[in-house]
Amino acid sequence: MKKLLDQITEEVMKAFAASGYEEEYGKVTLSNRPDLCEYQCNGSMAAAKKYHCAPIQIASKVVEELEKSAIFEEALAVNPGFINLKVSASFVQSYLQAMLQDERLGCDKTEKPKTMIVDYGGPNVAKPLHVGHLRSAIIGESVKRLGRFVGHQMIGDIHLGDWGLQMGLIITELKHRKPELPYFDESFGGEYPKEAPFTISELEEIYPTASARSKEDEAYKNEAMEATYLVQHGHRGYQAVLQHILNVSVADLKKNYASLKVEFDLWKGESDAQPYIPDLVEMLKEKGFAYESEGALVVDVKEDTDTKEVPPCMILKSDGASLYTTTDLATIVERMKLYHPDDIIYVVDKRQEMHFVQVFRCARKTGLVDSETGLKFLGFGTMNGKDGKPFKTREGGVMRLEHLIADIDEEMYRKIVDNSEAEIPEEEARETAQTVGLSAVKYGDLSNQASKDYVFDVERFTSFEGNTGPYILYTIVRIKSILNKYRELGLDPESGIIRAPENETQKSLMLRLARFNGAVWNAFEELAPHKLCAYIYELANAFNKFYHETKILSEEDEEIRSGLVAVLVLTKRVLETCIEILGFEAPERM
RNA sequence: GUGUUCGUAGCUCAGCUGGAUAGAGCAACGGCCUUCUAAGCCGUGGGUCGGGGGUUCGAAUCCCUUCGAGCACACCA
Repeated sequence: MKKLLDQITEEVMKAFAASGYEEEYGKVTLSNRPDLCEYQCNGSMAAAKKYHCAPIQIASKVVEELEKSAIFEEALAVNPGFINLKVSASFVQSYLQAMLQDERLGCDKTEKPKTMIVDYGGPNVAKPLHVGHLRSAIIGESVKRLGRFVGHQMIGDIHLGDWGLQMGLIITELKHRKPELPYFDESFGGEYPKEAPFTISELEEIYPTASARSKEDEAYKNEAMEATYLVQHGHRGYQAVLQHILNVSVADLKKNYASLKVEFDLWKGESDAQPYIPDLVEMLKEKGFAYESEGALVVDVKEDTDTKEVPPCMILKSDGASLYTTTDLATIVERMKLYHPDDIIYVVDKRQEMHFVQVFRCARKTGLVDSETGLKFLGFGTMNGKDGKPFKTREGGVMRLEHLIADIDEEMYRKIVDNSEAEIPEEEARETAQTVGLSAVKYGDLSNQASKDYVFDVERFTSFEGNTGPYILYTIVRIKSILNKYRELGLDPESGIIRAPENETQKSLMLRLARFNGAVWNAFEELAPHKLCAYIYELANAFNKFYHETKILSEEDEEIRSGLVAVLVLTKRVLETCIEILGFEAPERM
């Protein structure tokens, strides 16, 4: 379905053309004066310059044309040259009825589906998820779902941090603790055990211990570096340990991400890119992109338009080892080869922007991607505590994600038990607490612009008032409750037909519903989930006002009542579709 | 130092491809539940849009400048 705004714009453009002006001036926007009109066109003011006459004259002439249109109930020319528009009731009615009958609620899929890889998550193996991983997961998941909803093929890749010294450290520590294991027996030729020699909690303890020790113990550190080298160069026993580390860690990560409703299509890691490095380096040298500088191998990525010095992109360190940049470039090679993406979207901490500028430029310059391939950096800001500084536990340590979620759920559970009118069984209350808690965390994050730092205030998020996830859920739950009662009367909520709005409150709700497709597309095109949040908040507000003013079940006229129910059904579907895109869901009651 | 992002109500944030009276939420205060979930609705108070210039009929929005904050600046990831 064509967007409401586009239909209106088209109509106004026609009117400009019919009045003898260029139609580009007919661009319509949402009104910023809702007391005066629903939509507005400011084009007459711009056109006045070109046509050398008073804007109000142009506006008046265009309005004469607009008055012939069935779309508008009112079109006014106002000084100095605004065109104020009100949409006709019947137009809104038929638009919503079409939405109601459409499975996709009037939101068309793209005509040119692309393949896009979303690189998000980025946890390190053998380390627990902490709050720093939260934003990437939440934003990335929602971008992926947004793209999928508008019809693109979205591939979510977790991009594990599974390469480097950390692996050597773990292997070394394990060797010290359990030297008798076959992995450390160089003469062992049989099959290694299938069972991992550690649990996830042991693993999570081993790594920090080893890391701390390596900082004090030079010999230990060398041992770890040796182990790192060996595991990366085919040591059989060490690779078996590495596989165990990965398996145990990934199983735990899957569990944790599942509780966040975050799902990855690919569980690739930095290690998967390593096989592509030798050829990549060879190619860079051969084609003359890479040269030696201060002992390291680098590629220049400066551009004339730079306002500052952009350091060259380093491919190999002076000791010949590869780096973060190398791995990222190799990952691009791998992705192009295996998935041929049209776009790769990196959902990463914004502090890494310079690094990605280098990687992107290098990839483009050296032909790893062609000019058509989009490399997009979606940098997000830091999640701060109430004090405005990076989020920490009360003791000042890094907050584990599990603990943060558990705190929120606990607080939520308390609220549900306190607030609920009905007696909710313990089990359901716990489950609902999780559902609502997740909405609080996700909406709290997504409703802010991704690129900005934001304050994660547990108290505010758990107070559940105002512009919050729980407010949205509460709105949906209210609708569900009415619909259930309606069904109890033996009636089918799905059979209603949308009626024309009877008052301003109804119309305002209906106009907001009609903006659904626009809101989704806008959020996707700008990779801005917060715009979808703003939309559903407005929609929920409009609904709650309507809810308060309109008695639905007690409406005596059956036709009117079923028409109102149809609006409820549509509102519910729109809200549910939006929160599904944002990555959370609503309970049955709360 | 260079670059970059940002500075909007007491607090947390929208708005920024220029438009009419700068919007929400929280906090404060005042109303509204014998009737579909009051986690709601309605209302009141609260703003030199960091400061100063400029462009424009018109600037929170664009340009310059200045102050303040965060972040990044090749052998970590």
